[in-house]
Amino acid sequence: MNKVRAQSGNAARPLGFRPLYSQVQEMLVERLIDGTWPPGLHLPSEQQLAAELGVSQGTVRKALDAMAADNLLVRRQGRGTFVSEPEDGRMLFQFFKLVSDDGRRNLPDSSVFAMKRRAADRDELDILALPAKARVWQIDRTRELDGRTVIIERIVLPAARFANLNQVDPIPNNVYALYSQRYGLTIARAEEKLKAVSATAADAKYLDCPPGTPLMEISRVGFGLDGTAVELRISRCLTDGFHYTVSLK
Amino acid sequence: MNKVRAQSGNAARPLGFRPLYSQVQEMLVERLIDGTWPPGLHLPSEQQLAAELGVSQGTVRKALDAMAADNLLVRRQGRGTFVSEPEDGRMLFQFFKLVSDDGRRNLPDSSVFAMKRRAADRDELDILALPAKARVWQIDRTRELDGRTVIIERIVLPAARFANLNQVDPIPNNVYALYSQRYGLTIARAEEKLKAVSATAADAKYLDCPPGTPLMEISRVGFGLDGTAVELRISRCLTDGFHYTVSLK
DNA sequence: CAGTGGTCTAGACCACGCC
DNA sequence: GCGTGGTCTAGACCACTGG
Repeated sequence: MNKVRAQSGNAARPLGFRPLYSQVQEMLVERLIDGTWPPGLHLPSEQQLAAELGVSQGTVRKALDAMAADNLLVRRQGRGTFVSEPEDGRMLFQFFKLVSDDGRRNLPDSSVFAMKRRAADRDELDILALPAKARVWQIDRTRELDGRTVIIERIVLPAARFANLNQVDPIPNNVYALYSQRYGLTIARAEEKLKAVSATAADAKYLDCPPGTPLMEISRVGFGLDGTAVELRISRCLTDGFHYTVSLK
Repeated sequence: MNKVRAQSGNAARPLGFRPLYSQVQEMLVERLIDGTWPPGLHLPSEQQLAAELGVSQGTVRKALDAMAADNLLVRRQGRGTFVSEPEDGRMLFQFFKLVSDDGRRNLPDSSVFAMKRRAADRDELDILALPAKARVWQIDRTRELDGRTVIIERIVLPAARFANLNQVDPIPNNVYALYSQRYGLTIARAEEKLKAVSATAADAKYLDCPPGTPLMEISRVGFGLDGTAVELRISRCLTDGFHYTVSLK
């Protein structure tokens, strides 16, 4: 039931051709977006999905493999296919690229020191694709690695998508788990822009460094499963003893 | 001829199992390493390779797809499969992540201001996996974007793998094309470590900025097709008007 | 039109995890 | 032993490119 075949039975129309597995993938991602398949779910076997969708197992497999490559699913031979959870150890470092110079990877602890609801500024309206006069939450926090405060960051969220965020106390360290569990929003992808900047007086106070110390400023935009921008985050980081790591291939 | 079947005909031995397509991929990568398939080559069709290797077309396809995903090959429907060339526009930005704040991507021009052959220091011996007392080439150059000098960088290469490098004059802007054409070395992958640092007096002179200006320091190790470290590069970059861009997924 | 990679199918068998 | 995903095969057909 619910067959996919948008192509079959039509006269030849090479224009706008779209592979079946791609259509299947879109349908399955929709189930993640609308919450039909929540994080952690053990999904039906390939054979069952193939039967349900009226396509071959190979086609379902190609869609599932692509979603697994995007870290939306986790496949485990002998067990099954599962919806990724933001608490998974693997996921935690997917978006956190700061590493100790000696190679140890640790997630930093966080302390929120300010939070408020306010009108979005022009850049924020633009980046988050919000309507004029939209309001946002602003969360300011510091983060510690190895007992030392090395990051000061500001998170900006559209108030419309994060109702009653002020009732969440405390704001957890892993905010992506919060977005997922409380608001059903999964951060699937992010873009970061890195610059070297000087510590302001405020930075210097929180990071316990002289004003003017070089900091790495990381501006991140996080995108949801549907491709819309969900979170804007600006982090300013000390990088003595730590570095930002990138793999190019 | 030249069949692959390392598995077939053996008694069951689940330990050390290795998929056929993976063995095929290894054999094909070897042809890139040893120069049998040089950059730009139009390689045999999937059917021909399948026949040659004694496997099915689907197995060859999986190996070729994996190599294309690693940017070692370029596949074009209707035309064929080609060995990637470092001159390709796509390849040029694979390893260059600095972008104008307005989104324009340009490759910088380069000016070499110093070059010498010397003994490698301890870190270099370690990173490049060189024997004790190995010698290296050191190339110092500046790079310009939009007519402004924004990068000062040092490239360190094992002298043993880059014979007579001093006879190359001038050192071209795209050194990866030089490595490929003159030495048959393809940079297939790189790891970068980013830090925020202060401009030294020397940096300040070349970059025309005050000493102490925050710079982004990028330490890159480039790896060849065989997985060995080929190049060490340290770039120090101004980031006003430019940023380093990263996509996380 | 011929040749190539891309899609889709159907089925067999294998490695793995769990009971 | 059973169910899962993973591999491998064989073959049909489609979309794209170039001559």
